[in-house]
Amino acid sequence: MEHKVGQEIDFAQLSGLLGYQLRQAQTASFRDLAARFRDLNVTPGEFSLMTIVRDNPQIRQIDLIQIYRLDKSTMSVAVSRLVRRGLVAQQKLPDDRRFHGLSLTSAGEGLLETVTAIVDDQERRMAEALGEEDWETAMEALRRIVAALKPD
Amino acid sequence: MEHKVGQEIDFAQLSGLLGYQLRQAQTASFRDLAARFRDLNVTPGEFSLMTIVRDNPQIRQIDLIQIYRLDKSTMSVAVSRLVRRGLVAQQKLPDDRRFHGLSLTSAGEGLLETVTAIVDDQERRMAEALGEEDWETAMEALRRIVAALKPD
DNA sequence: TGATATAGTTGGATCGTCAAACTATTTTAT
DNA sequence: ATAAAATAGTTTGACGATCCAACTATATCA
Repeated sequence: MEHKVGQEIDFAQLSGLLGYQLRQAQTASFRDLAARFRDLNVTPGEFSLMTIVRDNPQIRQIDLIQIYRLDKSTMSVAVSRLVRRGLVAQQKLPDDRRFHGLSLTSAGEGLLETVTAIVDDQERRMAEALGEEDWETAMEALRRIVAALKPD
Repeated sequence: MEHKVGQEIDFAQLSGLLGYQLRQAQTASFRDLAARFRDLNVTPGEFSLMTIVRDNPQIRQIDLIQIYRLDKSTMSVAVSRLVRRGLVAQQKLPDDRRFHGLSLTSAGEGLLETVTAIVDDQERRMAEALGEEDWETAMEALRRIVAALKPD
């Protein structure tokens, strides 16, 4: 027996909300990446973390939590997972042994290369769907949203 | 002792990615809402779920999982939480007792009104930050991203 | 030197997510 | 008409992401 409800969902209230479309687009991006990353056993968040570590050797967790606005315990656990898998190394900084300088291992660098190719492919598909002008507008709009909602 | 790393993080690789800006904007929106919702004991995802239920009385979980592309177990748990808190009611449909028609209770409707006001305020702040023209462009861009990344 | 501040870890809680195994109900095929 | 297959939903188990509070280790300040 066919139920008709499935064809006539009323989205009117939600689909006009920027926040809703933002979430739909972001989860679409995440799910697409997660599916393509599956065999690599890495998450989109880990890609981003590893990229920052690669580009900022000896970066400290305290810097990362300011970037991502996460609790230090959240970052500690995320970093530990990467360390446990041999992708990131932690080293106490000699001038202040409270800090742990982070760096990618060569395994981490290798994995990041593979993952970056997948990310770049998704970026290419999104850019194609938007066209250059709207891509620029969208990038700027997203930055302005972040700035408008920043606490303090 | 001042560490300089905090002031000179190299974001170059990430900040040019649409997916990254998308995530930054979405988490900014979520965090802003989560903070303002805190005392109401409700999450942004629950707002969205309750809105769809309000606008589609007797909607079934199977319809919701097609909308959100979630596993049925995820939806079952999310709905159960709302039911347990007395915000949503489940009723077996007489014509096919496998289906549970969902509806908002009056407590659910009351809460949703309060929450909607908070959401609308965030929408207003974002719209102000973008201006009408860029708001339109951004909305359309987000819809095209979803379409471009849809699986199948 | 003792108090305070800072970086990071650990443990406990909740949410979001999936997959697999299950129950209840309905439809289909023999 | 009944057995098999399909469908809606629940339960359980796993993991990632997130927070908060309590803790350890290290450094600074008074």
